[in-house]
Amino acid sequence: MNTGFRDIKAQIQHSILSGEWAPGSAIPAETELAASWGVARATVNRALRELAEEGLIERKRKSGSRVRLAPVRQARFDIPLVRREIEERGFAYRLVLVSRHEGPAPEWLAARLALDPGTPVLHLVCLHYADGAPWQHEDRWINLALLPEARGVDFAQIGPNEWLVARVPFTDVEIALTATAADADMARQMGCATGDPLLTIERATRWNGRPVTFVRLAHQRGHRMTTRY
Amino acid sequence: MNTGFRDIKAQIQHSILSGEWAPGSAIPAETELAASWGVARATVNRALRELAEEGLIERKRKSGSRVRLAPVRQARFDIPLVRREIEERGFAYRLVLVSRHEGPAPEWLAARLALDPGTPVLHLVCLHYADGAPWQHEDRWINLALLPEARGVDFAQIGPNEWLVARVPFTDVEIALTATAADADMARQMGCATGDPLLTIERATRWNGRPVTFVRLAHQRGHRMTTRY
DNA sequence: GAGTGGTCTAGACCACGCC
DNA sequence: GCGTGGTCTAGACCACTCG
Repeated sequence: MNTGFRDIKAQIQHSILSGEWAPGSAIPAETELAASWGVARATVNRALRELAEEGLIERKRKSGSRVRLAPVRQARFDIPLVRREIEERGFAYRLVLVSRHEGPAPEWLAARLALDPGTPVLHLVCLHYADGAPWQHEDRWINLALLPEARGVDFAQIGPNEWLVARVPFTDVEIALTATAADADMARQMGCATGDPLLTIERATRWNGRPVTFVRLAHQRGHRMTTRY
Repeated sequence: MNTGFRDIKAQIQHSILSGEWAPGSAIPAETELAASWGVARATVNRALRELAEEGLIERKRKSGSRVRLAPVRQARFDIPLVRREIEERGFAYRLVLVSRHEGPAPEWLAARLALDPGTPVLHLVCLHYADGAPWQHEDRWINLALLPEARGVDFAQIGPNEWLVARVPFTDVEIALTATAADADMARQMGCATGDPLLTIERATRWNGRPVTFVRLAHQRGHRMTTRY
């Protein structure tokens, strides 16, 4: 029996899940646990730190660690590049640039991102195909005040997403998942029926507080985002 | 300048995002980095370990650390207890048990969970209200072969989710997010229109490989799951 | 003030995976 | 083999926060 931090973590987890350590109750201090298992405090620390990251316990200085009353369940989803996602599933990827317009940011976008009114933006609509079938609809806005070089890019060749992740750093990202109904335009482009439910990812990206880009990625009906742990 | 592991992590992250360290290129070994910053190797190790967890770099023994070619973007979402979620938003929570049936697992469920045909299951449908408005629709199946004590529980008093997380350990969870259209029953119960797009979480839970429960949580139309980093 | 977690250090041993 | 990351140790100092 090697008593690595994984074993310690597993034992603590078991004590909690089995109900031996009730929700809300205090967990012995790191020094005590270290002594009782005959390991260094750093080892116990790592086990407890990871359990805290996973939402199973809460830690505070002075008052110690406690079992969370309502364990926060978390799920981590990968949000891959569309092209990669499609190719990994063995489909042929094709990108179509549906529209491209330049102009001042519309009011809702300025409000959504806290952009100065009249900021020049680039609006792109793309379709990502998998084996000839529409897979994802990308509705993208790029802040030209921050990224004027986007004007010179041929987004029929490289997806906006791909171009951005390859060359633009960002500091803050805000992601929202929603279910939206396909409107007439969307339905025509995606080859689905008007009103069909589409799993949609909204993402706002900032760099040092300044908005970089805002995008809505609508997936074909029936799409599933999955994860396990 | 304190050169904690956070500073180190930030500096490495900057070197990568700024393009100084190109995707696919090797990162200096931990010992080198530790020497160049004048810190212990453990400090560099923690910085690199976290960057690897976040998907920005890849690490292998002997060959060292490299900048990932295609950085895997991940998003972590909290999946709270409904009651908690509703109460935290300042609404009054109310639970309604819509239906409760016991019987052998239907074919699709047995196939979905790899259950033996004929396994007894408990089927529950609940509605979770926030301030009198339907917030979430819960369609739950519980494996009675594993959890016979569920027969005696009054699920009009405690939500199945709440009861389960409080007393059942599990080892594997599989989560899928989808957008579904409300059927007539769902629309009536949720007070929305038939065909409305609903953000739905599907979750299958196992304990040592044996299926514990399967649930579909459909959120009211317009619901957003959000996160930031 | 005092207890607890947060972090760092210097050194050590090990396991994996190229060569 | 041997270099690299993975982990552990024993000790230390600090920061937060409760009483």
